[in-house]
Amino acid sequence: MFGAKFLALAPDHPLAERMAERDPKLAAFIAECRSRGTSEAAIETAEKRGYDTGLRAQHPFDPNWLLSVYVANFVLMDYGTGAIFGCPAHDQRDLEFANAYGLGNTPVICPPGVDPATFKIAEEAYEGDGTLINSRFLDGLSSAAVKQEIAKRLEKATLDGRPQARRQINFRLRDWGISRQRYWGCPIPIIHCPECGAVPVPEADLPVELPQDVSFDQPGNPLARHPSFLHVACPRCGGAARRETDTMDTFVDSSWYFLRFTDPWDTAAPTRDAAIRHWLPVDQYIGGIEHAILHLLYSRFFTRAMQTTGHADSLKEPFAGLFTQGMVVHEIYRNEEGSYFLPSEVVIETTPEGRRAFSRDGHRPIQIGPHEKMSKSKRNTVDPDEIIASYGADTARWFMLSDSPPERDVIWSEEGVNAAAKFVQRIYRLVEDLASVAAPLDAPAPVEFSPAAAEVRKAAHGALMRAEEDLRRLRFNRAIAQVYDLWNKLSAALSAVETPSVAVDLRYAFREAADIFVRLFAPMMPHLAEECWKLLGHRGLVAEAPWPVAERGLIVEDTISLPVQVNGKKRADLVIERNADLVAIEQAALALDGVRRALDGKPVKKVIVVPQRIVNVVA
RNA sequence: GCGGCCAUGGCGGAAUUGGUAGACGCGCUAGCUUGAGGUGCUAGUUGGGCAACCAGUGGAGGUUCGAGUCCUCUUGGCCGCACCA
Repeated sequence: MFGAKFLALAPDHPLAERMAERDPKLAAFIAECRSRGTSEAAIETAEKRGYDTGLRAQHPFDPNWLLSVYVANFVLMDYGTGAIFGCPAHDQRDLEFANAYGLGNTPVICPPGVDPATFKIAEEAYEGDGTLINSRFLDGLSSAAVKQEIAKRLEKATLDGRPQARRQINFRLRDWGISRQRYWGCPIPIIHCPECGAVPVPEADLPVELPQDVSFDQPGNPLARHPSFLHVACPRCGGAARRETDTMDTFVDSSWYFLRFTDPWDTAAPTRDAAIRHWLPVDQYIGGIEHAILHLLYSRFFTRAMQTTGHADSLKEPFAGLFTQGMVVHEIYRNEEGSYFLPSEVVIETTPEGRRAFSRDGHRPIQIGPHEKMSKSKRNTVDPDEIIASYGADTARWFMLSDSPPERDVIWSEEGVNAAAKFVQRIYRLVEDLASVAAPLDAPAPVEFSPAAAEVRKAAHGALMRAEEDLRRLRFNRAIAQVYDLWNKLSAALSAVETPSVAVDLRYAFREAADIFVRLFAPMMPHLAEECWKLLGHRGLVAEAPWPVAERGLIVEDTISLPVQVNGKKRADLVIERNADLVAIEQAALALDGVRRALDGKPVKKVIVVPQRIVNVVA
């Protein structure tokens, strides 16, 4: 309050505009501020600049203290009153401004533990808390308390018969103009009548639907050229009127459609609280990065607003979880002249030295550029229809899910999708082989399993357990790694089989494992999975089959392998009973060759045993 | 400028949340197989010695028995932003 050196108005401030009418230099300054814009790039480089209007303002606590009123480029009209009380010692922007115009500064908040007598501000404002100094009757108050004190005093003081100040909470919300001059969007149900003004469309006539017979052959909004949509009778006086042709920003619809979807058949009201209570909030919202900022903000705003209007009483937040997925990106191909080439027009050659690209027609060299979001202008696109035609939807989906975690961009590559296609073939062959040795569907479970059969069961149930966890956490690339892993293990187990006579227990294990295997990849490759399901003798759809239940007991082993470190470096593995006590583990670890070699006769200070995890010998 | 996220083999990426770094895949190398065309199989694949071992997760420190993971500083990249007084 007593550190003030100037007042500043936003360039758009009504007072500034009024003064500009009589002051061409001020008008020019305002015009320049506007042309610079307020983008962050402009802000970052913009110096603090101002124009002294010549106007003087009285200090609220001292009628004899006059402050110069500037118009300044760093004051925002949209926030608060569009005018600031400049205190250079304690605000960096004010300080930069004051230093630029030689206005000086007076420190009024002294940081804790600093001597007020020597406290000076030069290039860096002090924006923290502290104790008031140089502030007359406010001296000694804390910076938190002084705000209350100032507000209290100014609320009591009067100016022109009104309180000189009042407390106000400013919300950092901006206005949102929702109208768009476009066809695509919900019509705004208003009719403009020359006599009655803007008249709402009567409820009986709602909803206003967009006409289907529009043409886009001219620029501009086709609704404004559509006679039967445009010309209507005024609902109030019946005279000739015009329908509003602006439509709503599509963000309006996307902000609350999920509320409407809980009860879409209700014609009496937009929402019903019982339905909202049952369905919402949305468990998991998945969208691209473009949804992560604005859509989320608007949806939350709508939810709050609809709570206030009684349309979503029980709902505090719209989404319980938000997941932002990555994009599909592709390399960019250009020749020396700079022309872009489609991936399908390029041949890639891979050698130990690296990858090189050539044009498909003429074999001329092509530069391989960085991976970017697919765009028509850079021609780094692949046609989904062609992919589906040549590889199938399952292969395309499998490749996209397997290559990257879903929140990251996935690099589309011919090699990658080819590898996925090969795996589709390998899956089919493996399932064929499994079907030939698997027990019948209704075969009873054997009482005992041989080590080989137990190994197969362990592989299947282990993969199932891990994949379940991965799917639950949306880590599809890891779930897919489990499928590859199980393929490897089942393939190895099959090649170890003496075909003519497969034991009953092993047949049972293969049946169980094959059924689990198919269901593991069914979410990502549903078509292939149905084919394989049939191959395994099932009648119904795998999509309708229950998810298998993992038997956790199967993957617990009696003996485990513990890594043994000496001074934090791994030296050996200890194979020991799972339930071995700490003393036994310690003794066995110290007896290992690798450990003794690493110790080299040094005395052991301590042995740290983390059960089921690791042993560390400290020497 | 402020705030957030990230950095691991030739590549995409794993790492049980402080406990064996490099799962799984791609690519590459070698061998076998196939030879009517998007092959298949086996082995190898962080670097150095090619065995014991040493070094290693952008860089420099620190905490810890133990650090890719935690802390400090630093470099580079990506993202968001509304000078909010």
